[in-house]
Amino acid sequence: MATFQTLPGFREFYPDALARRNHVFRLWRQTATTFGFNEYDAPVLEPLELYKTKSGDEIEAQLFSFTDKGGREVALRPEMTPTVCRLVGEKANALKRPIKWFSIAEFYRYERMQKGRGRCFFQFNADIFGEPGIEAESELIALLVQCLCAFGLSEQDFYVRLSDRNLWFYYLEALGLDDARTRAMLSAVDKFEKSGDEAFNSYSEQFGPLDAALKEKVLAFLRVKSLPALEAILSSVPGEKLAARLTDWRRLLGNLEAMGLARFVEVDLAVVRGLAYYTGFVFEAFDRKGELRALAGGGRYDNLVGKLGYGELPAVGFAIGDMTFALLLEQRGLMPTFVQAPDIYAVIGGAQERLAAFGDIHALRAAGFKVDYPMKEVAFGKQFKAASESGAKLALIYGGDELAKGVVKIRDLTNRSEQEIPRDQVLATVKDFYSQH
RNA sequence: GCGGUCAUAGCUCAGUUGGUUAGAGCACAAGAUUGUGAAUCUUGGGGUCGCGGGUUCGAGUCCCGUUGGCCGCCCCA
Repeated sequence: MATFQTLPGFREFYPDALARRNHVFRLWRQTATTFGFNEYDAPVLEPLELYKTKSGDEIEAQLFSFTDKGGREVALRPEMTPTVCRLVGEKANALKRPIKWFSIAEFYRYERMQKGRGRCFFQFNADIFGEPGIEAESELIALLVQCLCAFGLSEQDFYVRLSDRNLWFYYLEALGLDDARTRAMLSAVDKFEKSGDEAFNSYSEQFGPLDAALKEKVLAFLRVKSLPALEAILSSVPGEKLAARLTDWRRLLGNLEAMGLARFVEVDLAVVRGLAYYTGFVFEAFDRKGELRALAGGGRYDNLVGKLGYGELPAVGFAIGDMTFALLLEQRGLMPTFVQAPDIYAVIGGAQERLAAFGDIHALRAAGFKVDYPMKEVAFGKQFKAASESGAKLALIYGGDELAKGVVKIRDLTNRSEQEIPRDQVLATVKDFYSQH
């Protein structure tokens, strides 16, 4: 007998798992809507070139890509950013600013599986286009925080690390590094948290031994964890760009504090995010215990829309992945268990009674009640047990005795009380019951 | 792509130095019980022991390979 396995890294959602997934999506969608973001969707399959243009040729190794029957090189989308840039870029002149959009979509990456990472996963993506100032960052970081708080998570559970690639560029420039050295140094900064001093090996190989004074200045900057610390370290470094950038920082943190979100946000220049396309503030959300992969990540990417061939358009965005997020909710006991319970379970005597019951069952369903009944003729005892286990609050009993009298027995399964009601009163009685329960 | 580790029923797991027809609990289903939800009892379905090869009189058990899961590395848009 042939057996078919699920493709490695792919997920199947049985009803209980789908209920949890829907719960997460529902709250994300609701939260984004309260922030005034509009939902969009787009194709799962895109031209391979879209991702090569954005991320370089090496990206293909990480993609589910193939040649379609028309000879087109295509790939399953590994992320939403290039797609949303295209959508916005195509109609940029016609869209009201600021453009605040979000999506909840599935993505595919040809990677090795690990905890919190599969070959397919869902992301909540939110982006703001057309706003060059820190107002966009304020809005998105606030949305990110609320997307997690909506589930009952607090500043005890997660935090957002805020950093700034511009600050690093200006700082390293002030220290005398050219563009190539700056990029190599940022790569080292990105790795430093995990690898320690080894992170600088690649830099040393390219540009010779690392000057001890320079390294110390980089490490000092990397260790900045607060605005006062940042102000202190920059007070001895001249430069108009740094001063202006510091003003942006003060305004951004001021906005977040005014929203009551300061307790979620930590200045942390050790975060630079490897992606070359980020151009300013970058941020990542982590669980406080540090046990899980990043919950979310994002930042400003002012050049990407232009790079894809459209007019220049400033942009900021972030994404939350569903897998790590679900792990966190489960760890904290914040993932509810869902039961698909009917409102009413019909208990049916025999073939005649069944036909009589069908009329009421359909009328109740048409009125919006969830109604279930046994498909086969089974003993009353079994039916009451099934009614109880179904989670329904009410049972409607269609027995020979009742129908002979022109009534239906209605049983409150929560307190086991019963009453007989005329058959034409069933819908009204059920409505009355559920208006009070 | 690399390394470690694991794989027996839908789930959690037993399975002796290699030895008869591979077991238990839970879950599912039927019955005891054709008018009231618990509990109990009885019974049943469900396994090519992940797959393939090797050693052996004999392999769930030992060996090799392979696939898949988990953990770590690389990567993480």
